[in-house]
Amino acid sequence: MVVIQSPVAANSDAPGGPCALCGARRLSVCSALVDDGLNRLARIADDVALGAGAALMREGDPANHLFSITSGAVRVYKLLPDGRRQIVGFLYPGDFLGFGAGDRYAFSAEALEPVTACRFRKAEYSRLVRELPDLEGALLERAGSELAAAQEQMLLLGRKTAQERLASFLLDTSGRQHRAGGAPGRLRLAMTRAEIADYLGLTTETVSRITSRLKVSGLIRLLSLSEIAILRPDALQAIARGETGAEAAAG
Amino acid sequence: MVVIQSPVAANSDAPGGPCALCGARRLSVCSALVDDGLNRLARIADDVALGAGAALMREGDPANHLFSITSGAVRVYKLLPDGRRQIVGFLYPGDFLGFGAGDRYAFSAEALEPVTACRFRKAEYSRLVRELPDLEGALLERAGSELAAAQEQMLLLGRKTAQERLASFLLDTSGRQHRAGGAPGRLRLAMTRAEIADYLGLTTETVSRITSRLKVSGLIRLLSLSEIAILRPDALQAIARGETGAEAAAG
DNA sequence: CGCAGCCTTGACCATTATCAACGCTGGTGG
DNA sequence: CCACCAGCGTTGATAATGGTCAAGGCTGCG
Repeated sequence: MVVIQSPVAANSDAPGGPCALCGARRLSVCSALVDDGLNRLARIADDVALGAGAALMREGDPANHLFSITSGAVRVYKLLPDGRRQIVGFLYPGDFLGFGAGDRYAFSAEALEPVTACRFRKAEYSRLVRELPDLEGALLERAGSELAAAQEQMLLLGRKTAQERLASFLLDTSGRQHRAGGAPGRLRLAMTRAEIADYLGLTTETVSRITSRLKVSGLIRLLSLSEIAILRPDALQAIARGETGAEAAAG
Repeated sequence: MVVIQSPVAANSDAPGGPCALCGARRLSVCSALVDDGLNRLARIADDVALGAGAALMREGDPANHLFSITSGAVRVYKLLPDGRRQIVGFLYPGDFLGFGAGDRYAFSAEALEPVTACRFRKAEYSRLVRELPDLEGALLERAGSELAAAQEQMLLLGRKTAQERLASFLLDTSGRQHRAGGAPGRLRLAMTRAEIADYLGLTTETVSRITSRLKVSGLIRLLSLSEIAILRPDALQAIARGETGAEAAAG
């Protein structure tokens, strides 16, 4: 059975933002479902807390749940039999995971750092849709933008150079964090170089080399291993878009 | 205003299968909407016919329509400013195009060969959803499987070798055509080598070379430039999945 | 303070891209 | 009906981007 209040849910000052699913009904946090007296809803959702490295799901598992990340960051990836890994996305608070996945998950997902998430039982999906009539439309919209992002990533993986890939990644991550309330022109990397490499279809060494090159060229600055300042967003954009001649600027 | 019956719609023996959208209401072909007396529906959809190379939409255009392909094949792609192209998908009868795209299309789409499609006005989307209550769920399910396919393609583009990419493509295309009623172990390529290359993140030359290698190794056979027989599906699968040692089998 | 894991840098190598030439094929017009 | 031509496909030679292998340097935690 579903745990209605996990330790995290009970802790009202737990880190993290609103659950994007519950948010469709103007509730701020999943744990608020119980306080709100909406017991029908509370019964089908529970909050979960995961330590760094813990798995939310594994490729091939029965797709029983739908997740909404409320804090932390998650890596979603696929593996080849020999161990080659492709990270298909990094998820942050507000992102969904697991919808429309058929009856088995087609990917694995693990916490990059401590994560809290709101978890829904898919078996209760029809009930959930009844409770939240806007849900389906919201999910569809979300799926559409995920699909657009996936297509952008295909362009990156299929046709961009290593430098263009890294520039795209830095701008994308920085923009996302800015929209989430972070300082503009700044970004914090929740993942290792190896994970960035597996996301961009490169190796750790190449990610490291290109980072150095961008640093030496004065386009970025490393505040720490995991914090980067973007000094020339315009130049970085030109590279990321693959504009002819942009390479020269980063020589 | 929307044309209720285009020449194609009026031609009841036009090529092509059912429209997947209308199909949600158990109507066999879009043109049947009118015959069925469902005028409210008929007003928001029309059939279109396109010659080879004609554009269904261009990246950046206002996203006013939603398409359901009923015959022919379509290439969907994104471009970089210097002309590099990534084909993000090939569409066949039964596939959707344009849903959840925001207010502007994020990709271009062109007919690979003569195409017929059922076109819906997105402005009438809410009305369409009222008429077809199952539509949203069906679209969501479709979006989910598209997303899974996109992730599989990211794995291909980011981590597979040229030979693994081509093997994956051949099996995928063959499987799809088999499910659509074609002969098993056979496929017909509606696209050029350059288009396959732009789909797999390779060049024409590499596609051509690998095709030759697979042919010489006895895994496939070229019946014509655009028709291929798969002689050893097992071996091709092993390569496509990236199984260690599978390379050897293809010399 | 030391150690383990991650990151960086360097030297070399391999896969695939690029550049180039040639061949096939299907359509067209004489 | 045949010959030509344009476009596509194949093959070869060479080059370059990024991968591999290896060594050393941070850095943050115990």
